[in-house]
Amino acid sequence: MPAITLPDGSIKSFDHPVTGMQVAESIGAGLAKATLAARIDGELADACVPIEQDAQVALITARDAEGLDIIRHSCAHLLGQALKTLYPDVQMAIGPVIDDGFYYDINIGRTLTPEDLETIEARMHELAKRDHEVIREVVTPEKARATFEARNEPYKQAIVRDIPAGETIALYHHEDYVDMCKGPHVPNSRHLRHFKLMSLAGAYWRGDSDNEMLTRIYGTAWASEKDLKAHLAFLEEAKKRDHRLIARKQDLFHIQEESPGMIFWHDRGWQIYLQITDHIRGRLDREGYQEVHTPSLIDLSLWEKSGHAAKFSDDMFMTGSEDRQFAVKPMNCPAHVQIYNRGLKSYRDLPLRMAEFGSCHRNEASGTLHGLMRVRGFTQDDAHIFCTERQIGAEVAKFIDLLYEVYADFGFTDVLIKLSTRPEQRVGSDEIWDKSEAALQACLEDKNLAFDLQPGEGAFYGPKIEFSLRDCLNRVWQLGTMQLDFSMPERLGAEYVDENGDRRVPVMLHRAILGSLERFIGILIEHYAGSMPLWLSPLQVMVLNITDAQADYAREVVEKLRNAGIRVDTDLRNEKIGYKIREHTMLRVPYLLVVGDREREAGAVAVRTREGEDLGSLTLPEFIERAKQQIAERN
RNA sequence: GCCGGGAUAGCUCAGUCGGUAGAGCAACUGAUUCGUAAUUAGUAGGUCGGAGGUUCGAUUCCUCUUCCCGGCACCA
Repeated sequence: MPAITLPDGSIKSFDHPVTGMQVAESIGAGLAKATLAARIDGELADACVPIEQDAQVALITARDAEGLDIIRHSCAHLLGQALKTLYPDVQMAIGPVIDDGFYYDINIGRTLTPEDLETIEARMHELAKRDHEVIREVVTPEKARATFEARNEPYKQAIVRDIPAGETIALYHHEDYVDMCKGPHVPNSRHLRHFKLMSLAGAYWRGDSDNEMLTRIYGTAWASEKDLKAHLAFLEEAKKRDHRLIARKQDLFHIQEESPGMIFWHDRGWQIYLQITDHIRGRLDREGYQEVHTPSLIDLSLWEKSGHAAKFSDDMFMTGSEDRQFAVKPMNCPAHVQIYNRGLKSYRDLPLRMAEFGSCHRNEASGTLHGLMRVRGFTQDDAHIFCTERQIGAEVAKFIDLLYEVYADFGFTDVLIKLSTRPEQRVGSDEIWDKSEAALQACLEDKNLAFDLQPGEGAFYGPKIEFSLRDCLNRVWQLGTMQLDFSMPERLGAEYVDENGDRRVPVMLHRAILGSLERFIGILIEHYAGSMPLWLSPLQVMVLNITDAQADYAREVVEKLRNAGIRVDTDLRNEKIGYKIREHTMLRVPYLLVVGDREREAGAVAVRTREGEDLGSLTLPEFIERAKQQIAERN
């Protein structure tokens, strides 16, 4: 006799067990038609699951976030169904929901082409249009295993073996196709209409590179055709923002075959780089950091002492000279300890904050390289804070404040935090790890910052807090880091003399705000779609003459702007003004100053922005004032 | 590194079922001196990523290789 309490508080009593679908039908045919699943006392369940006891029930439709996930999950099954009709021998592995869609990993024993993808997608649409019921069947582990053995599905059998005893196992039948899933799934294939197969990729079985590689098919699925179209349009927009494309158009940098993963910065790109480092330098000054610079080549023995060689020697560039082996610096910390170690330090010297725009090289696997985002040669806005244990809390807090401030300076406010704890391969005792992890966690809690825990993801020498940004396309980028290290100072012999005259080992905080300058610039380019804020724009102003008659006046304007500290150039070509405006607008130069006879007579400039806004005629001092203020405000 | 795809003019791309390539934009030269997103005419530009093989002949077919793209694994 279940009494069903609905989200609006109303109660419906039944004299027999009911399913979520029956509850929906009792409310209305429209709702029943839209119902994908039910939430029963907080748990998602298929619409066909009987409810025997009194329960809180909410019906899930495509309007709910959960409903969309269900559609995506069922689309993965639909993909499986289509694949099986086209390639009966295909073996199915896993088909989960991801952001915006789903994928399925399969072993198909042949190469799929993009054309195959079209065929498969067409078959999916055919199958979905049959409006077939999706039938859920609860089975024993034996039945599940037997089913997948009979169907020659070794991956599914392996998954069944890993399901803990006592857990419900459900098979889902889509006509002849059988998949196994926790569910819930849509009750009928008519809910699956707005999807598209996106791409093919390789993926290791169980995410382990020692396992065989499967074929992964990615798809996207939505509740409506409008949502699907919007998503595809969003992807188009993201493509236009690709920093590699914009960099080529704006002549910022290039990469060439002779030095894969390393950046040739052109004048314009380097201007951006310099503006960023200048800005950071100012902040570091204020925060009491000292800036240092250390060598790129250091004898391998130091990396052996630090522990880097043991874990990363394959990823370090090496070079030999006179029977000695040198490693190209993959990070700066051991070098900073060398500076720290010059001269005995007192507790009075701590905290000692040592910063470097450290040029590092790592021999990243070839398949990982990606524009500025993943490179082999990069520069970190790195610093190491040597301090006592008691100073950790204050230093971490001070750093977090600085980091938020700097992110805001660049226009980012959405920061995500993760705390990564001890990995399997590590140095240092468990007590030290306990202490370090607790210290970092306490800092975050003191500041009331929400964070996700990532067990096992810490650096080999210590736990870390990772700071990520969400950009205007909702993508997340990891940039900043704060790593607590009790081990390396000891390994490299760092010491200080405490109040009692005893020698102690300092704690070392590894920290970066932007991470890699290269990557950060890539993120900026994409975030701003190439329209850098005025203070970062390599070229801030372009002066355009209408005819040769104003060429001298244009040069005069440029000189005055340049003296005012503004990055400016002229375009005096014999082209129509519309042509020049179009060109520099597309290059995203923030201000175009048009000078014709009228402006020359008045000592003025006609100001136009790259957004196409006409600010009218300003006197030169007025314009300089405006620009300087905007630069100071960094917007 | 692994799986799949790709590499043709500075850029974007077409093309050759094997007979050494073409467009638009950019560049250059000339004419035009023009008021807020493309004035016009002409010229030049490529050992078709690299090496080897098959062939009378390879940019095209095959092998190897480098790099790039999309993922996966990795990321001190």
